[in-house]
Amino acid sequence: MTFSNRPLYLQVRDALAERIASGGLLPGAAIPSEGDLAREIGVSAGTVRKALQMMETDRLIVRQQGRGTFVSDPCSAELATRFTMVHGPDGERVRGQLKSSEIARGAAGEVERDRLQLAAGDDVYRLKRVRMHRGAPFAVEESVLPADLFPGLEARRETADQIAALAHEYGVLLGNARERVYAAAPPVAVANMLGTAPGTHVVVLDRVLVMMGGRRPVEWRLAHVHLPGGYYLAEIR
Amino acid sequence: MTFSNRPLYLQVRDALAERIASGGLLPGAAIPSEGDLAREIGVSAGTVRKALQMMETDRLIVRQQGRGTFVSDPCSAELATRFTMVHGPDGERVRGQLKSSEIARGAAGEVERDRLQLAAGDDVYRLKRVRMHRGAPFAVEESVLPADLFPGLEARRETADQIAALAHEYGVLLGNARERVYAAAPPVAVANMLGTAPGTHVVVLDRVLVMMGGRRPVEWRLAHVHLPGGYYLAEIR
DNA sequence: CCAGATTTGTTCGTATGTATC
DNA sequence: CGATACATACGAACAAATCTG
Repeated sequence: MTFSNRPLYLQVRDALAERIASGGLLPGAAIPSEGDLAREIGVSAGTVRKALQMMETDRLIVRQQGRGTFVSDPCSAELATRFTMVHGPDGERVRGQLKSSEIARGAAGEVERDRLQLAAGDDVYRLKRVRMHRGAPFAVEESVLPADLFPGLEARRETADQIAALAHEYGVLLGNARERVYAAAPPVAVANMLGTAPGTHVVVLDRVLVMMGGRRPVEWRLAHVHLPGGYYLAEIR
Repeated sequence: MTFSNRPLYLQVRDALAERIASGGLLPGAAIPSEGDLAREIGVSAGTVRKALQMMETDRLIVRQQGRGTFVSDPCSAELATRFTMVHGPDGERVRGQLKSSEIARGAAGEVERDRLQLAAGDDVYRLKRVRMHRGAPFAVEESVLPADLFPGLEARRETADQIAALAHEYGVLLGNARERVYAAAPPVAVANMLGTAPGTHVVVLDRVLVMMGGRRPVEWRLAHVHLPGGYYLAEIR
């Protein structure tokens, strides 16, 4: 019997989360019932229940009385737009459509090492994107990912505009994010892409996304947004 | 026996929350142990436990293994700055010190009725404030409160700069907040108070604070912030 | 529409572990 | 060291929602 001082319900949660991350349990799949899981794993139903409740608050699964427990789809509209807090004048979330995308690999710079908690010499992938809304570019952003979490990313630039889809492909479970919001004059290159007059201020979004559990940063994104009448909506709990 | 279809643990939570809101349980006071509560109320220890866990996630109480359960102090530094997301260039929260304060009562306008979910004819209190940071004004804000929640507010303008303290005095438990963040040129009067050059953009914070449970808005605040090098920090869960 | 099976939600009770005083 | 309090774990029973035949 393997010795471990960690609470049983945490071990159960981690085991199930690992099966979801690795693709053993696909999005939409039904998880065995509490009773079945308890018998399989060899713990009580209450322990399984607590593990499942934690996984539900982490948005890893969805539970419905009378139906069952199901694996959440991280690429669903609800979860994929979870970190998109930019809203248009009408109050609707603005995600935009991808216009262009570039990808490059290189050694992490000073700010990148700070934001992503990397060591000197670590590599990152840099993804540059321009997002369109109602026919006009409204956001220019650079997304930086630790190279070791996304090996061989150059090959697949098609899904590279959705961090949720990307993370799911690589078996990375997304946790929370912290985003700095401020106004500033953008670099000239960015201003040109956005079509703003020189000196015009835009909203800068400096966001770090961490893995579930909060241990490791997954993505650092620096976005310049120009959306007249729009706003950033923060929810404070 | 009183009929109710609501789950027991919700009834227990509400009963305890009411005792805290009404001042029957003061900040810092120790709550009876799970076992004692269970006996007093006449439910099982597990039901009490679930109620207490919910109250802890609502930040109403703090639990410590081996010590006990204690009523949180809503005016403590941690809880009073919970909704203050403005950070200075050094990364520290900037709350500032109150410079001036005005209070007036009147009928709610259109925007105020929208934000505070009031009906035509309802009254509000309007509090105008200027906040100082390092000797200079950095924020001009107007805080609007439903008059029926804060009867006789004119009399006590001393604590009027801390919504947490105010709510506690009136037995209002604070829940969550939603804040719109955007950049705009401030009104001339505001620009004069902030000392910004004409045309300079500032960050506008449009925040609605709701009661615990999410039913009713407690405060609408519109703040104009000018803090070079600072930023708004949003946490996305 | 109903009856029965399944699954999660709620409630109860007990025992043991662990941190604090 | 003992007493106290919360944390973990187990097991059981019933309620409520859902699906199927």
